Amino acid sequence: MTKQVKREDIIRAAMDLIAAQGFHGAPMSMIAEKAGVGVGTIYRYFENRDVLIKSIYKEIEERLVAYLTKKYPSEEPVRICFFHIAKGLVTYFTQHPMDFKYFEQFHYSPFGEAHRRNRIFKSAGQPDIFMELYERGLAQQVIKNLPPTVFFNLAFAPIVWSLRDHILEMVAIDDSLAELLVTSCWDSVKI
Amino acid sequence: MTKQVKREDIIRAAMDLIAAQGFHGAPMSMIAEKAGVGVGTIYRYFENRDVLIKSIYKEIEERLVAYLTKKYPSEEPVRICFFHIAKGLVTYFTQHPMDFKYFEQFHYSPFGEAHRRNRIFKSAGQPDIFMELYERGLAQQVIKNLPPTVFFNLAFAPIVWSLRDHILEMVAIDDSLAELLVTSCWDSVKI
Amino acid sequence: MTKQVKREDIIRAAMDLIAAQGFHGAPMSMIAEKAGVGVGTIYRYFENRDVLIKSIYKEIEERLVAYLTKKYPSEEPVRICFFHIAKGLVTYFTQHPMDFKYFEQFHYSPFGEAHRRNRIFKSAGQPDIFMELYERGLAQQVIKNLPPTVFFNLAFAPIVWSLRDHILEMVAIDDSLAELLVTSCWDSVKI
Amino acid sequence: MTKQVKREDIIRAAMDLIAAQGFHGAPMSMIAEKAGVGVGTIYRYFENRDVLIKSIYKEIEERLVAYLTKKYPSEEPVRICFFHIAKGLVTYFTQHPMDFKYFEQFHYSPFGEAHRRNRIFKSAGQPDIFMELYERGLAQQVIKNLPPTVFFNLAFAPIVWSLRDHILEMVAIDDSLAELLVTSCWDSVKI
DNA sequence: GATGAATGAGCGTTCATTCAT
DNA sequence: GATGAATGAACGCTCATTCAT
Repeated sequence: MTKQVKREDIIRAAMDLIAAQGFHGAPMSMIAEKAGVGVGTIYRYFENRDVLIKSIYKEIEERLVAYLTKKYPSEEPVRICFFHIAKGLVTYFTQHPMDFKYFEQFHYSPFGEAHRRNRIFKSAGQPDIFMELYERGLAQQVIKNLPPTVFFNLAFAPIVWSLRDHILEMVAIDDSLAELLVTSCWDSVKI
Repeated sequence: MTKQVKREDIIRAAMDLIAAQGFHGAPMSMIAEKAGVGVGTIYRYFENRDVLIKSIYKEIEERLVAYLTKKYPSEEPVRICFFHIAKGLVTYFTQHPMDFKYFEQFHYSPFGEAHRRNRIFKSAGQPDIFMELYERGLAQQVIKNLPPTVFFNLAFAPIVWSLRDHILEMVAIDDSLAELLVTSCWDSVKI
Repeated sequence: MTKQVKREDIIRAAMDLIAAQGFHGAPMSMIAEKAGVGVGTIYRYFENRDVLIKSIYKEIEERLVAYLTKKYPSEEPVRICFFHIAKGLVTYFTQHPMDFKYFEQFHYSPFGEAHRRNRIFKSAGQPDIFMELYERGLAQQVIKNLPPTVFFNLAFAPIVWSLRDHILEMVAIDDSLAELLVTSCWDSVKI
Repeated sequence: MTKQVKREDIIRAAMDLIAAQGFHGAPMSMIAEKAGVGVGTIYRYFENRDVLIKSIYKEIEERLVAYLTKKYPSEEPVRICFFHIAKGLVTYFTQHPMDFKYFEQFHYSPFGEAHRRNRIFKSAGQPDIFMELYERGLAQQVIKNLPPTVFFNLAFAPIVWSLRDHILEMVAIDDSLAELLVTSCWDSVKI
């Protein structure tokens, strides 16, 4: 009980610090201080710094995938499914900007190197809704004949970049702009 | 003269090292060794490590902008101009993968934070072909009515991500795939 | 009762760990785990780590002295007594290699410093058979006129070193070699 | 020049500290302070702590072997050679007590583990006067038929232990006692 | 101007010890 | 009495930066 609370404190502190200042700006001592625990305490919950960092990533990933998977309209047409995911991304990360920033830091760091070969946002254990989407779209000839990688990039890169801009307050993504953004992404991959 | 040569040596060495191994894998001493100069010498050309890193970024950016600007068909329709830039990006970074990797390292690091507010790929002094493209497209009603930020993201984010995948050898972007990719980006922003 | 058992568990665990891996390889937490008790529990039986370590030493020492003293032929000639002790050492440590290894660890550590001034193997309370042997030998003029320290070193150092080699399997000390070794030690001190 | 001086300072500081207080009592920071250099400086001369510690050992060993080998009467009878070595050990370590203490610390530590399989005091590159002595003695039938290990222990263990006692001022080894000690060692191995 | 030896703040990590439960 | 989660001082080591040569 208390145990979980402390673990959460550490994760929260580390996440915020890393999201805000990058990995360099978040030494163990600072994480401990922000979490209100001793340095040694962190090592009771996480084997070492790398494990802590990867654990945070995994937690965020799980939350995100859970969010996107919930109410996923798998019976609906590809287009509907794509919109569900794309808008889900926008909604989720708009509401959890720290998660987004952490993701970014993680992904473009030595830590993310290992994950690079996996599709971004893909959860290990669960069915891969991204891949399913791609394959169904291809089979039904509703999306262009592109390698999966490129398909995903067209479909999601603009959204990710725009989310970053939104979070950095360089642009405000409201509902109508989100709609426009997601539609445009769809325009780029649909036949 | 010799001075410029030495400066170039340092930049080249630092860039290669950082592109290949990240900022962590490129301590000043290693850069000095690879550049064939003394550690102290680096400090004659660059005030400190941060300045060196930012200078490298600037140099790459200038080379890229020079490449894209050269033979820029400013008199041609927006679509043609867009294709020039988009394909130019693909060509340039395909030929200079180290530049790309450095860009990525830089962009997603504390160093990149300051640059985030500027448009990516935008050179300070020169006329901004990106912005000009956007404004002309808007005025002529050939592109959707989007904030410039989102326009750029739709237009170039998939290309940048795909370049990364290409450089990491997760997908091979040949001429025909490049054509398809760029066309798709255009599809997402055109009216 | 349970108390004594628990104390023994701790001593046993600590001894084995230290004998096998040295002081560095035996943190309190590991000792606790191996002993099947909580870390805090150790501190109920031993004031701190140093006390624990010294207690273990004392226990081993007592067991050894008890072994050597049992059936000690105090009425027999010096030579017989010496052989009893010397062979007893070989037998005891051959049968209890962990005790030997612990002794060695202890002796050549900061902990051993304090004990250095006492004769090795000398038990505090009991009559000192080593000293008695020395004094009788001297009085009867069967051993050379040497300071006690040097007498003991000549008499036992080769045995201790050879036991180490035996335990490290660099030499196999069987009965006949033990006989030869002990005889040689005697040769060095006898007149 | 200065370089060698600094290296010597570090070695001296580390040796004294380790000899006096053991490895635990000689953290890098303390060595640096005592040597009058920065911590980082140590790492210019020694790759890491282990290397430093082993280097010191090697230096002492070389000095000792050089001392023992110089004027070594290899043409003389085994007995003379033995006395040369044995008395050399006494003289050398009496004059260099820190070397002795360091040797002892080193030998009974995890660092010494690797050296354990080699004969103590045996230098890698040079001809092994110890082994030569043993083999010649055996061939000429002037020493008992013992395994080399046991021979060395009989011949030198009492000397080493007595040197320790001398250095700890538990006994004073003057020339005549040294003579007696060495003779006694010889008595234990000679036929 | 050029050098690289020297520096020490700062890092990740360990572990003896405490104390609330 | 027994526990083990929590602590933080202390460790070995790195590397950006300086400055005497």
